Amino acid sequence: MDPHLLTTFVTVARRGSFSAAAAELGYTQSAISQQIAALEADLGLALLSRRPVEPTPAGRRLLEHAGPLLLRLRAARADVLRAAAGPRHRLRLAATPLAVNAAVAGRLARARAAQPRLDVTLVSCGREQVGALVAEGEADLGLADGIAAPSDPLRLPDTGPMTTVAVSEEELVVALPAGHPVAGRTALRLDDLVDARWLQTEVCPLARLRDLAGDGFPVALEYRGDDVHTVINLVAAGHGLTLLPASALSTGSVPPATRGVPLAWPRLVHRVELLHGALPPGSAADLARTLSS
Amino acid sequence: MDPHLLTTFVTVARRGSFSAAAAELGYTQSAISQQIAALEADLGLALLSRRPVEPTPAGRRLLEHAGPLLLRLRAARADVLRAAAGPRHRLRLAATPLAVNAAVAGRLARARAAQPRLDVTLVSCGREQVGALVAEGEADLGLADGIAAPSDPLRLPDTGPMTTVAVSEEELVVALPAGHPVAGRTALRLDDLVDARWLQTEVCPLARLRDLAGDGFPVALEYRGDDVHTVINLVAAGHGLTLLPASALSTGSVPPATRGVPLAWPRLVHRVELLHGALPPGSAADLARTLSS
DNA sequence: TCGTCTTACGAGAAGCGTAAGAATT
DNA sequence: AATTCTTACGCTTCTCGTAAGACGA
Repeated sequence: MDPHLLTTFVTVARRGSFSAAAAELGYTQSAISQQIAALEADLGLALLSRRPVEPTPAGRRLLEHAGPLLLRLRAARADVLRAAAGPRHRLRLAATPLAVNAAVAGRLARARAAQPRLDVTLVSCGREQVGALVAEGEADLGLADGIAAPSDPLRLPDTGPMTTVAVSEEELVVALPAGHPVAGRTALRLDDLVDARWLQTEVCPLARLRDLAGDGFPVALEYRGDDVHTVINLVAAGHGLTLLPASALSTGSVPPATRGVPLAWPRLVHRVELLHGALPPGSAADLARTLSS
Repeated sequence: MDPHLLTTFVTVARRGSFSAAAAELGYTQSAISQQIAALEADLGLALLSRRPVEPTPAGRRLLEHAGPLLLRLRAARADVLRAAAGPRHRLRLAATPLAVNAAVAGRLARARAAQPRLDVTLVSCGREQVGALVAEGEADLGLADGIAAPSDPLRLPDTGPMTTVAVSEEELVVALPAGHPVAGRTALRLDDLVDARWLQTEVCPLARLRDLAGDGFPVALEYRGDDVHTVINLVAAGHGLTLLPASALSTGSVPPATRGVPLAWPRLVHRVELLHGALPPGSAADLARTLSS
């Protein structure tokens, strides 16, 4: 179970080809073949079927472990090196788009006012990447958003030893086009909308809603991306409904064709969490304190 | 960051000696020395100070990562092998002593009645070990107990991809000797007892209480072990107070010198959780279903 | 027949043990 | 002086690349 071999295995499985993996990793096909053979011999199992190259059931099982395992390995290495390198002057902050709401932006401004010499790079990324970037030390702090019950933590993929602190919780609204039959209501229940047309987005994954409010929630349109403005326009055009934090619909740039109606049941909030590894005392720790205060 | 070298590093750090680690791992001192040198060269950092052999700050940082990392590696290997080996007929159940309460024992009996061919081995172990045993496939199912707020999950150390299901929640009582000033009360608040003498036990770690009810809770006596009967006798003898699930004090074998007074604040319960990895359909999945029903 | 994976073989690197050296107590 | 870690050196093992072979499409 050498990580080296594991990396090769993951690459071969992803590319579906020994030769493609060889090219990607800078080896010859022969070396890849031998590495896979060594891994299979070590476990005593066939991990890949050849022609076509596809993981066997055992291989699929191993793949589920291999990704997080290799991530943690890189994270450990990066963390040790980073801790030894000492504090950086330019902080990197990885954040999902909706995590940077008014409250967070305000606190960030407060921190920068208190520490004028603080340089910050804000990197926008997807929800799964926040944890990985922080774990690997690519980012000093991470901000992730999601939908959760009040005071409940987000269920973020585990990427290693990491501290998560709640930063903000905010009311959720159902975003719908102005002409929608229920657009005039003052509050909505999710179970009244199980048969409505819904957008499948990263902000509001429908699988999450089915967990919380029962089956249903047919997918009208899937949006792969994380631009809030795009989502709002899709809603306005009647492609489907979605949940958004209230503030996302009250920033002025919203087309008048979109309405937001507060969600009365289930009790859900839009939650933002701050992620970080062990922070050396210094500007990163100060910023973390300000952001979570 | 070869896991091989990581294992050596962990062993050297634990034993505080290259030669002792060599003996434990079956290498020569020379090989250990070379392995540590290779790891340090790879990271470009000194991980151990010599004479005496102690981890440097960077080494301590690495140690925090290495243990969980190696555990996950073993767990992944075991999981893949176990999945490929197919279902076992003898199930192994790892459980902390207090996790096997009347409810759990009853459900286990029910499962065995429904499946007469079900062979079960019940292995008693500590709270940290449950997760490790399940992760490594040494146990098919795990039962862990602990103190938590109602409906809150236990904070168990992360040992890999694992499902945890609540099995039972039960009232907590303050166990105290019959002659104790507050033994006659019908309910107690924890903050009235911050200055009392407390036992430090695995069932009721005082650090946990300080988290929940503020500072205080001086350690009168520390008991390293997990025998409930022993704890009860220590309480009866006036060594200190502790929290126990109500049923542990109503099983008949309790010395009459011990009283249990319900805990009124904070709202805490004794919770038992079932841990398991991905279960192949079969007797293990059936048992898990019965235990958590 | 072509593309792709496997196998054979040799060169180089890596890892371990023996044994001698160095440093600390 | 004794203990313990480090270094030097040779041997073995491992791993990779080249090249030829086998297997399917």
